Amino acid sequence: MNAGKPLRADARRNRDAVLAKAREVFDDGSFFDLPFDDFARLAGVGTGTLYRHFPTREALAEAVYREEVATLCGRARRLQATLPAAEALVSFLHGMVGYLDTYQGLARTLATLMTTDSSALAEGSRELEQAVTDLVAAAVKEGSIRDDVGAGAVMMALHGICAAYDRPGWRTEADGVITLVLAGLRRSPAG
Amino acid sequence: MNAGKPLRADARRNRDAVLAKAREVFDDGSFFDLPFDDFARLAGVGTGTLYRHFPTREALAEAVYREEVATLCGRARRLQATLPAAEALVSFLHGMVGYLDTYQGLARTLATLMTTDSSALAEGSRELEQAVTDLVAAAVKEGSIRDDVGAGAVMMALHGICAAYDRPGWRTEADGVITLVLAGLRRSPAG
DNA sequence: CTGAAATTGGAGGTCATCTCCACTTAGCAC
DNA sequence: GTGCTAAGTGGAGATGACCTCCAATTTCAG
Repeated sequence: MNAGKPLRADARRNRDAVLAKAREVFDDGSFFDLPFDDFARLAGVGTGTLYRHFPTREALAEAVYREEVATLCGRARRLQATLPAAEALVSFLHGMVGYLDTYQGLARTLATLMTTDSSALAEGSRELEQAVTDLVAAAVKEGSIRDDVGAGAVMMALHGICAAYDRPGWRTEADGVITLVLAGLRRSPAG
Repeated sequence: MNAGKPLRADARRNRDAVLAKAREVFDDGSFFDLPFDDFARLAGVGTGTLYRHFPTREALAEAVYREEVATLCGRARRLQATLPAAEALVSFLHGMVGYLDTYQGLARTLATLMTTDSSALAEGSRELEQAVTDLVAAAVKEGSIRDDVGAGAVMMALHGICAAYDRPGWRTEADGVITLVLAGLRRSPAG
């Protein structure tokens, strides 16, 4: 994205200020409620500047969470490299719920990215899906999970977990979903 | 809701016209894209009239799908009355995906209702959740499914299915989610 | 038929999103 | 330092969606 562009000093300063304020606003949960123009004022830049750096609210959200998503993807790769595929999948999915629980805004952000950018899927979202797909594929190849249900179903379940971020008892139910998915993936004796 | 109110003739006429047009617009998938004011014109009523009958877009969507949701809930009760609890649950969940597949708009509507009205949950959504909760509770009581994962997790999975209505290959993945959930719910031999 | 009450409909207020461009500033060449 | 150019800024204002309000209209009981 910003490959051949060594952003000018003031531009970088503004961009960083916006990102810093965005993180702050995410933390008190008001990011998605705040008018985007008001946010620009909060961040101390004009609306034009805000829109040039981040054309949409989702683009900004993605930038804020790019690091977290990258961490998740890295974790997936590390697990896949060091554990049997089935265990890697288990570990990753449970860890993901914990992550979503810690970074409150992340669930809502992912849910938003998954739907609003449905067609031209945002980079972070795509990368995450790839990681899950790889984990599932490895476990299937290893023969430790069933092969008649694709990674898409797992993504859909994760989608549900993200989309339902504001249900009461979210953490418990989210863990329940993961438990069901993992148990369901085990090769069933009855074919 | 409309208990003691025998709506005046013109009022009923308008209300019906709005509902009829709404069904039409749902069928070509443009309901959620169309400006609400434009929809009023399409339906041949003023915006004031539209808003008096249906204060929000979601209220209208709910009215359109009330019948479908009621059918689903009725089906749940019927299944529960005539089949062993476990089979009723299986049949209901698979049937639900088929239903969502047939009534295209329903998935998006449910997804929207589940999130936008999160606090004061819409009637249809609440009724559906109750139906699922009852099915799960019965199966747990019967001893045919595990008791350490609540109905909330199943709802969350359904939420995912609805929220992801526009993924390519939706039907296949949705069936996969149901398969996983059901397989996961079976009492696992390893406790 | 008549009057009161219910209902209509669209003009206009409010608000968030986004664009545009006159001005400012960084960074380079000298 | 000075001057030049292109990159960057920021906020006024266009756009359009949502919703309210009330003068005019319609229904219907008496």
